[in-house]
Amino acid sequence: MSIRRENTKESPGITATNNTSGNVRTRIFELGNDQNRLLIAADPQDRATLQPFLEPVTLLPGEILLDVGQAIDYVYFPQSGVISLLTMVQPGQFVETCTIGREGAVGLVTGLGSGVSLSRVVVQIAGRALRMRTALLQEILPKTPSLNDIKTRYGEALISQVLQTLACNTLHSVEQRLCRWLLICRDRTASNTVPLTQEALAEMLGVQRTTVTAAARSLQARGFIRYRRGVIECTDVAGLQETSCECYALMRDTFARLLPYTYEDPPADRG
Amino acid sequence: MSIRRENTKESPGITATNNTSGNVRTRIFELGNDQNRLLIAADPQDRATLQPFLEPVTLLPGEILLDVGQAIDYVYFPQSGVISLLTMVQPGQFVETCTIGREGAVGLVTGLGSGVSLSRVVVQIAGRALRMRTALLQEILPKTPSLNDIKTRYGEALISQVLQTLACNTLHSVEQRLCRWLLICRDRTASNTVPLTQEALAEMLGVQRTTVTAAARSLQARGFIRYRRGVIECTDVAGLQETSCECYALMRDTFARLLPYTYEDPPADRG
DNA sequence: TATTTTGTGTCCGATTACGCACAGACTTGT
DNA sequence: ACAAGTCTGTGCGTAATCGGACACAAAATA
Repeated sequence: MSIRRENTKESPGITATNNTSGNVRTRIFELGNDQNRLLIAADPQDRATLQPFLEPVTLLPGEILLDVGQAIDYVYFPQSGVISLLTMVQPGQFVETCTIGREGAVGLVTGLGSGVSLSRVVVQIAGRALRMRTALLQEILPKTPSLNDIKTRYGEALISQVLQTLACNTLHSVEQRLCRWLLICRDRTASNTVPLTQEALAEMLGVQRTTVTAAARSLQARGFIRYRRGVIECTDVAGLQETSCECYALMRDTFARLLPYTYEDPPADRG
Repeated sequence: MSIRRENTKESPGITATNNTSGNVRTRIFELGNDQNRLLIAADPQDRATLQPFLEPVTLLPGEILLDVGQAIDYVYFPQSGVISLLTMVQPGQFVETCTIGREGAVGLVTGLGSGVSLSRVVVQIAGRALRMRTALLQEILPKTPSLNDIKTRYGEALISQVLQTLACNTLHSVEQRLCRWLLICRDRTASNTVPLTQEALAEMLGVQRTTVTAAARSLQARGFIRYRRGVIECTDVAGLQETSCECYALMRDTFARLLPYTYEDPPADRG
């Protein structure tokens, strides 16, 4: 569960064909140019105001940043990696309601309301984040208009994402939803490599593991993905987009409309 | 589509057993004691500030109060009836993401953000509402702290409801979800009579009409509901609660926690 | 290296829901 | 009273997914 990514040595990669794949986990800790898009979008002045209070932290996969009913002490601004918001149905049973990466933040919206988390917040893919005390941010926000504006718009983007996920989960097949998830994850991480087990994906999608396996097999047979133990690699993004439902495009569009410049196009192919 | 409820005469009711059933549609226009819970929960002073700007309107079933991408000109505070938020998946295909009645408001949260609706907002069950220009409310809110506080907490309650609905739609059977819907609707209207067609319910739940029919039949066979053309009557609430998933209880609890006094218990039996 | 843990492949029957079609019954409007 | 429109009952084949089991392979651990 609590794998120490710092000690993780270079992953083997898929084959020589993809010479940089599999490095994501380590790259995170080597390069410093991953940045949180919300912070980037703020005025340099406002960003400077926050700077001294932002504390860099490492996001370890499986780590529970926050649980249902817990006080939201920190707001997290991911710089890399992927975080899931999970809603509890029964003790032990969860469904992913939202995927958050460097384009967003955790606790920025609900954290400033009642201050109690409605969801379980779990790190899915290792990364780094800047965090800040919620109370502090609440004090500072009125003095940083650009950030306050971003907060409002991000809140709306978040709701929009949840609404679309709701519709998607209600109407679309597991295969479509899996494609959507992979595409979103790819956007979040700017990488075609998704270091997740099918079991983890099944939990997030709220379906059986065997159903994910079947879908993954089918996608691989069509050449859209390639996978091995614990890693899925997107090899044909266009194919994934066609197989996915419109929900992916709708989610992207809404996000781009509400928060332009924060959701950049991922590279066509970068391990 | 646009039925004039004012002209609707007394519905026949189911049998003599339930002497007040079927009156809901007319009762709405006869009695004036239906009130919006959010407004009630506000300070009398703040409520008085709003009063002159609140305009009473009639909610006609099928009426589209707001559509995707439309500017949110008004905030609606329902006093009776039921309103649905629907998310579009394809042109013409929608799923209900949220059910709103007198315990809430339309446009209060997203209306004050970008001002553009993310959902289609449709009247499901006839009723009345007070509405107010969004821009005006935005001006007044800072001067009415109790209302501003309610707005924040209602926003969170709304998100919570959507998250739970997402999980529920993802994991639970149509029968369970139908029960949940009926129970929520019952809370919203304080009535055991749900004046909706199975077709309308199917659309909201995002399933086939025949599937709803099958579920309704089964529930009726067990004595939990009784239905005729266009009307479902809850006859055994305890049975419905047992058949429903935990989501209903979770949703109620969260709402009660965030907005105490606004979500009162519905009567055990009142047509 | 050996052992344990974890992830995947695969099979199976059972169940749920889809998708479509059509008949019949109830309302509404004329 | 009649016609048109709408809602519900029902049947039936098909597809998707569940839910559980077990074998096997790969990785982590000792």
